[in-house]
Amino acid sequence: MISENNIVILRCYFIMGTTKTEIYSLEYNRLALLFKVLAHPARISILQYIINQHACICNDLVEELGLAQATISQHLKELKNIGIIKGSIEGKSVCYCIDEKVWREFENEFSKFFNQDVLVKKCC
Amino acid sequence: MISENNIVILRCYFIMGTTKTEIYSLEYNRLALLFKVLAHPARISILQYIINQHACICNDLVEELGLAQATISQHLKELKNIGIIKGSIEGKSVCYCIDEKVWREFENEFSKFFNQDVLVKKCC
DNA sequence: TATACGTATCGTAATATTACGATGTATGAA
DNA sequence: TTCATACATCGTAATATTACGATACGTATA
Repeated sequence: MISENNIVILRCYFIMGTTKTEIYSLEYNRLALLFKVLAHPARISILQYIINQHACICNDLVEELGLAQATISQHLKELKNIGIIKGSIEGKSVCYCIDEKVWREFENEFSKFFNQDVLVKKCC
Repeated sequence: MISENNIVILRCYFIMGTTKTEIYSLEYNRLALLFKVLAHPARISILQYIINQHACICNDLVEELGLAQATISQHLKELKNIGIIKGSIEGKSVCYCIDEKVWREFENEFSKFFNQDVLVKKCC
C-alpha cells in the first residue's frame, strides 16, 4: 500500500544518487563509458602488459600486478565487456589479447574528441 | 595505546577498500586520472559546450545541462583541478575556457597510449 | 573417477562518486 | 550600506567502485 512515506522514498530514489545518464546524449554517455573503463591504473597496467607480451594469461597478471586473483578477474571482465580485450580458452588457462579492431575504434573516438578546434575568445 | 584490536583495524585500513595506487607507476596513475576526469557525461558535455561556445559562464551550464548549480560547480572544479579548463572572474560571473596548451598535452598523452603497436601472437 | 589447477563468480567491507539543498562569499547595482 | 546575482563550499543521502576471501566451475592429468 502506498502511503505519504512511500512517495517520499520513491521521490528520493529518483532525485538523489548518481549519474543522471538520461539527460545526456548517447554519444556523450558512450564516450564517458570508454574513458571510465580506462580510468583505473590496474586496467591500464593490464592493457600495457598484454601489449608488451603480445598475449597473456590471467595468472601472469596476479604475480605481475600484486592484486588478488578475484580482483584481476574483475578488471579483466570490465575490459572484456567493452570489447577492448578478448579471451580464448587455452587448455586450463584463458588467453587474453587486445582486440585490435576495437582498439583502433577507441583510438578514433578519442582522437575525434581531442582533434576539435578549441580556439577560445579572448575572455580568459 | 596500541592493542591487538588497533592492529586489526589498521591492517583492515590497508588491505580493504579502494584503489591501491601505490602499486602502480606514477605514469599509469597519471594516465588513469586523466581518463577518470573525462569519465562522466556531464564533464564531457561541459567541455563540449565550452568548445562550441568558444567560452562560457557557469550559469549557462545550469540551464544547458539540467543539473543543480552545486553539481555543475563541482564538475567544473574537477576539470579545473587537472587544468583542462581555466576560469577568470568577469564582473559578477566567472568565465571558463579550455586551456589549449593542457588540452594538447592530454591529446598527446592519450595518443601516445593508443598509437602503440598492439600486434598479438596468434593465440586468440 | 578423483584430484589439482586456473579462472569466474558471489558476498561483502571500505571507500569514492554523484547529486542536491543550504549556506557562505564576493561583486555590481540601487 | 543594502540588496541581488553568480558562483563556491559544506553536509549528506544514494549509489558505484575497488578489493578480497570463499567458493563454484571447468579442464587436464593421475
